[in-house]
Amino acid sequence: MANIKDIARHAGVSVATVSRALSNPAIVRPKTIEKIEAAIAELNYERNHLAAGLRRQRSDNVIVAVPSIYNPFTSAFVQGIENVARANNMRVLLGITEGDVSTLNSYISMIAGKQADGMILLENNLPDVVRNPPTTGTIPPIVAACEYPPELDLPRVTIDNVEAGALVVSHLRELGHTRIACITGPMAQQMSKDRSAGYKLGLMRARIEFDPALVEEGEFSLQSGYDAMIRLLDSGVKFTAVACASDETALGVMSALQHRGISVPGDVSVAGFDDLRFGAFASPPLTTIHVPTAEIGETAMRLMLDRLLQQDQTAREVTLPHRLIVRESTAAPRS
Amino acid sequence: MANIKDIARHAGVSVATVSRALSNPAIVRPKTIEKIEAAIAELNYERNHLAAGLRRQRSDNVIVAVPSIYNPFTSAFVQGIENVARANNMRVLLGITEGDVSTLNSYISMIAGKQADGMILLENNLPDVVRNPPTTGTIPPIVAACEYPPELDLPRVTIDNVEAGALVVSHLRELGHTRIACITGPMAQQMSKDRSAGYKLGLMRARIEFDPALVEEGEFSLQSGYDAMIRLLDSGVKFTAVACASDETALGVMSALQHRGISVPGDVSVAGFDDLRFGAFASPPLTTIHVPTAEIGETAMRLMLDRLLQQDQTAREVTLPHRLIVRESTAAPRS
DNA sequence: TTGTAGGCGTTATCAC
DNA sequence: GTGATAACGCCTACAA
Repeated sequence: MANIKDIARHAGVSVATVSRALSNPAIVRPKTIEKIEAAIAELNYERNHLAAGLRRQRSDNVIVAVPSIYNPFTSAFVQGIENVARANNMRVLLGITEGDVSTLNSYISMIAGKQADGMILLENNLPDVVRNPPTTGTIPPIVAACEYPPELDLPRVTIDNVEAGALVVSHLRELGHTRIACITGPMAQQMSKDRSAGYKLGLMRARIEFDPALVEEGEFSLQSGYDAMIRLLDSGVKFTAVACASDETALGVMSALQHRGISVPGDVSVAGFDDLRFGAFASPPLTTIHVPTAEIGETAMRLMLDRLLQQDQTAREVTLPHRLIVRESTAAPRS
Repeated sequence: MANIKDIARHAGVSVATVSRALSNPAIVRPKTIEKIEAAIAELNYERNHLAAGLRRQRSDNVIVAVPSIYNPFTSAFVQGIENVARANNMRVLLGITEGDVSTLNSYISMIAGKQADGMILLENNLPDVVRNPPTTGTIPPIVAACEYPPELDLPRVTIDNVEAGALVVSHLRELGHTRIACITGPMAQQMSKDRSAGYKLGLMRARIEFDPALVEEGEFSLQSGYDAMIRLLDSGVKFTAVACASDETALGVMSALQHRGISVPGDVSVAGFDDLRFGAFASPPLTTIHVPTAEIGETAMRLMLDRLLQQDQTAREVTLPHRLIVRESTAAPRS
């Protein structure tokens, strides 16, 4: 494999000039550039990223930490990150944690090891460096793309999960529902807490009293939505609508209802959250909150670039807009 | 940031010993290791991967090329790769191509640039190096995880899409169907060709004559499945079952049928392909072919490791088993 | 078992 | 504008 020295020799210039031609062509004479380009083409030269990185102390990689990539929500988010990264000559390193904090910590140490320049988090866990920042030394570039305990001030990008949750309830209330159940996400996660808080806020605004019997905890998954609905039905409590913490949950809920011969939205209205494309093609098509997943990823990556390139240390927080999408899974209750 | 020299000084040994303790502890005295570990802990040392990589001429990254990661099929596959990579101290670099060959080629050149050690392909496109191998020089480590023109002999891992396609038809035939429609994937892709070939093979075995009017081309997506079914219905052709090239297609098809008031499986049976988890929770739950997506990814990564570590140059081909999963979207036709 | 020293390929700092 | 050269931090013969 040809290296920069070979190119220099071949083009009759110094290595320094070749390096400049590569990274800052503006400051080298066009004729020289031509010679160099010819040599590069002829010798099939490719710049060694490892050597350049060693010298510059940058890897041009961002590591993206997610518990799993096997769900459309996460993967849309990652795709958004990749788009912006690619456009800025950076690469995305996949860091799947499976919810394990020590795995997450090991990914963080890759930053000190120069395998990555920073980390974007879409995680319920937090790396130790964030919780207990080292007294000495600096904390590595981290951008959060999800809900976090408000006391931590990472640069972050989210949507207003509380307002969005309330919006769902207000929609159901307008249709005439007053017995509105809720299937939450795992309450250990901040996002679930926020969406549930939105549910309660919505009830309050609608002057409906909160009834704990109407709430079941799920895990954002199809199966957990299914199971939670079965529990709710078996408990005998009465309701005419269900607000779900995610579209997957809602799809599982609808499946359970249909298995029990309960019609949606005839007997029970169902609303989701996330706007997965599978929701639009469910039967009936799912009413949901649209979350700009890919844009969240794109914005997170831009925040990372800011942090990396300009020493823009101000912890910025971006809140992206959500919106209600009304489809056929919600309707007025039977009178 | 402390480097290996600092550790050596601190532990009272040479850098060579530290390096050995790090990469091959077996050949250094336990007591020495202790001292070194103490120094590492105290100085908070993290080995510089860039420098190590430069020296070893390896990045420990694999680049995974996919057209998009925004679908459960691809993402399960990537997750499988990441699992095995992580267990072997390698990292996954995401290479999203959006179907663009020049993007794919640019990812390939990252291998020469030492940003990645090899590439795993889940793509309908092929990089130029594969089509026209350079007369001089070697072709980079590539493993294919999808269907390819048979004349190319890359290491690859797949399932038998032809037999799987035939299996669906045989299932429908056993239920009593003879008018079986087919929504294919984009016929430019080898995988679509194979699954369609399976459909025809199945018909042949069942002694059903092939009728081109029963075939519509889709794109593996929900919307394309929906559209294809609408076209089929509007064409007026009669059928009692549909074999779809993917679960997404099938879900789109079911949505179209239900919008037209056609009951599944009462009036028309629908079968998918891939076994996405959304299929199991559809209404009715989708009959499909289970594809071991994550295992395909895992196997592909193992093949890559073989190629990278041992100079195992024999182009191996692995075919993983598929199986039919019968759920409620297929049933005997109305007599 | 451990130490010495050269080199991996690039970029950045000086000179000119 | 261009050239010479010293790092960047590590690994691995080779020597001891």
